[in-house]
Amino acid sequence: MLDDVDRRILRQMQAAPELPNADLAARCDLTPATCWRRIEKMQASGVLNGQQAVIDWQALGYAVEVSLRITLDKTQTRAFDEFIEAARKVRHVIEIQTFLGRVDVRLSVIARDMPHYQQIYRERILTLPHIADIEALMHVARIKQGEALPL
Amino acid sequence: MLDDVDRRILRQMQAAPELPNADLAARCDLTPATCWRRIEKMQASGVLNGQQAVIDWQALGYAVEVSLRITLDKTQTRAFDEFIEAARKVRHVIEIQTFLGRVDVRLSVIARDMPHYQQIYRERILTLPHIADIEALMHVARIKQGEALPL
DNA sequence: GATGAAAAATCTGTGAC
DNA sequence: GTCACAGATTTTTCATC
Repeated sequence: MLDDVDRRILRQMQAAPELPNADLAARCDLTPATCWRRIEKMQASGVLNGQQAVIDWQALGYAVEVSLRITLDKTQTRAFDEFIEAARKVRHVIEIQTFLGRVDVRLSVIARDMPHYQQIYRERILTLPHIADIEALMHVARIKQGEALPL
Repeated sequence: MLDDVDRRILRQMQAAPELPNADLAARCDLTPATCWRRIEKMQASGVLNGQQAVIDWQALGYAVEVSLRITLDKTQTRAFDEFIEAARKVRHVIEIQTFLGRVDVRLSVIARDMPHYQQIYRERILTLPHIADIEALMHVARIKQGEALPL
């Protein structure tokens, strides 16, 4: 379903995402047309989901990032869905992951500074439905994020 | 440092990252040239760090994702740096975050299936230096990731 | 069914206003 | 901030393997 040529393209796209198609093709030892067609096929099959703008929160003035691990009160059937739905709407929640096990959900929350974070936490997070337990970790740095991957 | 026009551009870039500059400008009620210059300025100031290709691991055949919380043995001064440096080199580690508090590091690891994960865990993760404690959570879904942000 | 070459349509980035 | 243009790039088409 995915051959070596495709893998080569993906690898190069990760290494240099903004490269024009012609240059990308050159690095993969392909002609621009072939390279382009491969990319289209991968997009059609869902392996590639386009590009995403990388925004630096720190430079934008968001100095604080906190990772919250949340356990839900699952005595109510719809607890999970209701919580996720509500959490999605909180603008300062930039990441939601769900898990199997003792912890149900992890949220990443950004804020301008600590007072701002406290405000978001009290008004936006603690008011989310069905929370049984929360544990917070203050974020220091994001060292690696989707760069070099096993291809 | 960043006015409403810039915010509007960033918001649109997140909503539709692949849009040509001209269309992006139209959605922000700007002329293409103005929009372009704003983007350049934001790139220069470090707010915008280009684009990143979004690859779907599941479609690529990586069915398993595990989140590992690691506490380090900090009795040795260089423990932290040595651990991070070693972890960066592991290809199946797709994310590394560091924290302030009881837990030091969080890693996201992907694998083709559970046997493959077990192999990576034993050979690539447990062999990392200075680990005092590990806790693993099996990932179910990534529901939100850098889409709608507070701008 | 996939490739390569080349032409047509489109976009970017610059310079003048 | 706007307008227009030259150069570069993407995307199609067509012949080929």
